[in-house]
Amino acid sequence: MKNTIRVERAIKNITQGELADLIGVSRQTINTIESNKYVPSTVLALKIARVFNKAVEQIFELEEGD
Amino acid sequence: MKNTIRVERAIKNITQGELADLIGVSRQTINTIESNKYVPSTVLALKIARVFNKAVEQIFELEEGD
DNA sequence: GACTTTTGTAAAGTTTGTTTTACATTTGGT
DNA sequence: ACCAAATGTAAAACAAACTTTACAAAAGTC
Repeated sequence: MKNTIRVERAIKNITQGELADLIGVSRQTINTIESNKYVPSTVLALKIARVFNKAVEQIFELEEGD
Repeated sequence: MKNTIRVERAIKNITQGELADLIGVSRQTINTIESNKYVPSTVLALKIARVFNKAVEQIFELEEGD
């Protein structure tokens, strides 16, 4: 699965740490999700999408093999 | 977090086992998600939403405390 | 009321997500 | 070049998701 968190952060001009605070997780959680090291839970995906005022599907996209 | 999987299944008239096969997980995974015993990964949420032709937000909704 | 399908539940085990801490690297500003 | 802020990375510990197996309960069919 891929995501556009980095782009959305750039648009909103917030850091990984600020996004982490907004949704109540550690900065490393944001960093590892952004780096596609982990697939976040649906709760996190919903919160992240909400921060950016986008649908989950606009930020997280399935890939071959998912 | 709550979800409307049971309703969507009823509309599509498929069993837990059939949904599980469609998205490639065990029946118990569907059962426990439906019972709100745990929060699925974003990959699962996207796959489930896709089966029902709905947005993730139409099936999974954040609650107080999430 | 027996039979079949579907659903609920539970325990053990494996994998994966998340936190915490800490440090290295990069980037931006001056 | 220096400094500060942001990002990358990594290891250990813990929490949660997911699988497998198995059985009990419920619901639908005849």
